[in-house]
Amino acid sequence: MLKIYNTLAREKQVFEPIDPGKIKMYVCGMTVYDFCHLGHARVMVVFDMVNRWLRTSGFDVTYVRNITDIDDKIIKRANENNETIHELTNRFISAMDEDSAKLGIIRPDLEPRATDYIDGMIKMISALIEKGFAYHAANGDVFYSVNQFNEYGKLSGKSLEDLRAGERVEVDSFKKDPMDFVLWKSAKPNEPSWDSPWGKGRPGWHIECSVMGAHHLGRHFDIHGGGQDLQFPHHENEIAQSEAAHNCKFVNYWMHNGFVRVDDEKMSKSLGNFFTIREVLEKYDPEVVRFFILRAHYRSPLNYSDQHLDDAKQGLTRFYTALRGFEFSNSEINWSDPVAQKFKDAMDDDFNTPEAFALLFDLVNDLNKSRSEHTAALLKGLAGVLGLLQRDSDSFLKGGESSENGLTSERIDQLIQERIDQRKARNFAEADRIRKELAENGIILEDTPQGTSWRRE
RNA sequence: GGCGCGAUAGCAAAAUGGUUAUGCCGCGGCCUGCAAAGCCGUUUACGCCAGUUCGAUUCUGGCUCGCGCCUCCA
Repeated sequence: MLKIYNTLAREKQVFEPIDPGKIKMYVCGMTVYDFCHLGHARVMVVFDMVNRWLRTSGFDVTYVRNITDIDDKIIKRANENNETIHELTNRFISAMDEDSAKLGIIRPDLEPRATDYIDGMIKMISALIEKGFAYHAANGDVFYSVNQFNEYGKLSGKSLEDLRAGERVEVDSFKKDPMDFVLWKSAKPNEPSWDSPWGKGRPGWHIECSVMGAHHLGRHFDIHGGGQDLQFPHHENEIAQSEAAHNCKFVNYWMHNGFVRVDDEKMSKSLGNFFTIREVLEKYDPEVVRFFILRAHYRSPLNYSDQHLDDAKQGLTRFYTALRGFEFSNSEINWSDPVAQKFKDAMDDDFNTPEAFALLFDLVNDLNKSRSEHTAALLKGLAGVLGLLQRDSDSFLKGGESSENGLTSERIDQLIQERIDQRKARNFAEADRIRKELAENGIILEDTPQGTSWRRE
C-alpha cells in the first residue's frame, strides 16, 4: 500500500489514483537560461526514482516535466548574448538532456515547452477574466485577483492577511491587491511577444503549468511535484488559476523535495553558492552523484560536500565489489523474497530510499558470505529499481578517473603480471615495490584465489 | 514579524513506546608472504527541561538552537 506525504494535507496519505491503475504526474522542471546545478539534479533524480517506483508497482504512469523557455531571466540573458531566446534555450535544453542522461534519468513521457502553449494560456486567462478571477490593469498587464479565490493559501499554509503583512516588495500600484500576481505581461521594447486580446505581451510564469498540466493530464490529476521553493508562490498560484478556471480540484497529491545545501545554506542561483552538475561530474562518477542524492530521504535537506560525495563513492564501491564476478542474465525480481518485501514496504512508505539502501547493504553482507547467485541477482534487481548498479562492476571499479596522467589498463596489466612473476619467485620485496608503484597511481590490487584484480581508488 | 520544518553517535542517515538500523571513518581479531577486499567483534547516539507511562530517542507541553518560505529560485 503506497503512502505519499501530501504537502496539501501535511501528512502521509494512502495513495488512491483517480483512474485505477493509472497515474498522471506533473513535475516542474527547469527554466533554461543556464546549466543545471545540483539542486536541479535532485529534482530530476528524485522524481525519476518516484516514476520508476510507480511503474515498478504496476501503475501506468504518464510523467510530464515541463520546460520554462520564456521568462525575465531568459530574455535578459539572450539580450546580453545577442541571440534569440530560442537559441539560448535550445542550447541549455541540450545541456540539460546531457546532464540528465548521465544521471541515469529516464526521460519523462512529455517535456512540453511553455512557448508552445501560448494559445492555451491566452484561453485560460480569458476564462479567468470572464469568471471575475482576473482583470486587465491600466498598465496593460493582466493580474489574477487572489481575493476572488477563497482557498488561496491552502497549499503553503499562508493566509492573505499574513502575506500582506510580510510584504517586502514595493507594491505595484496597478494591482488591486499586493498579492495579486501577473498572468500576462504587456510587451516592453526588446522583448519577444505574442498577440493577445490585451495587446502584445507574454505570459507570466505560473500560467504555463496550469495550461500544460491540464492539456496533457486533464484538469484533475494525481501527482504534482517540484522543489520545496515552488510551494509558494508558484504552486499556490497554479492551484488558484486551475481551480478557478476549471471549477474542479486540480491535483490530489502535492510532493516537494528538499533543498540541496552548501554549508547548511540553500544552494541557489541567487546566493551564487551552486555547483553545476557538470562541475561535479568532472570529479565524481554520475552514479555516485545519483547514489548521494537517493541516500537521503527526498524531503530532507541534503548537504553537499566533497566528504559526503567521497562517502557515497565508498558505499557504491562496496556494492560493486560484492557484485564483482557474477554474470547476470535478465534478472526478474522475486517479490516474494522477504528482503524484496521489506524493500517494497520501505519504498511504499513515502519512498523511503535510505531504508531501502539499508536493506540492500544487508544483502551485500549476505552476498559476501554466501556468494549466492540468487542474492546477487536480487541485489542487482532491487538496485535497478532505483536506477543503480546496472553496470558491469569493472566499469565502475576500474573506470573512475580518466587515464590521463595515469596508467593505461595495458600498463596496469603488465605491471600486475610482473608482480605475479615476482611473487611466484617469492621475491616479495620486488612484488611489493610494484604494488606500491601502482598504488601511487591510484591503483589498488586485490589478490584472490581466482587471481589478482585491481580497481581505481 | 507571520507560517512551516528540523535537532540521532567522528561524519552521513532511517526506523522505533521496551529488542543490532544501515553506510563511511576508527579500533581489535580472522584471512593474506605482507596488503587489499571480505568476514567476525567493537568504541562513540538520540538538543535542554518538565509531563504521560511499568518503561520515552520515540507521545504531550515548554525552552534553546538551526534551517526554509513569506521576493526570482528545483
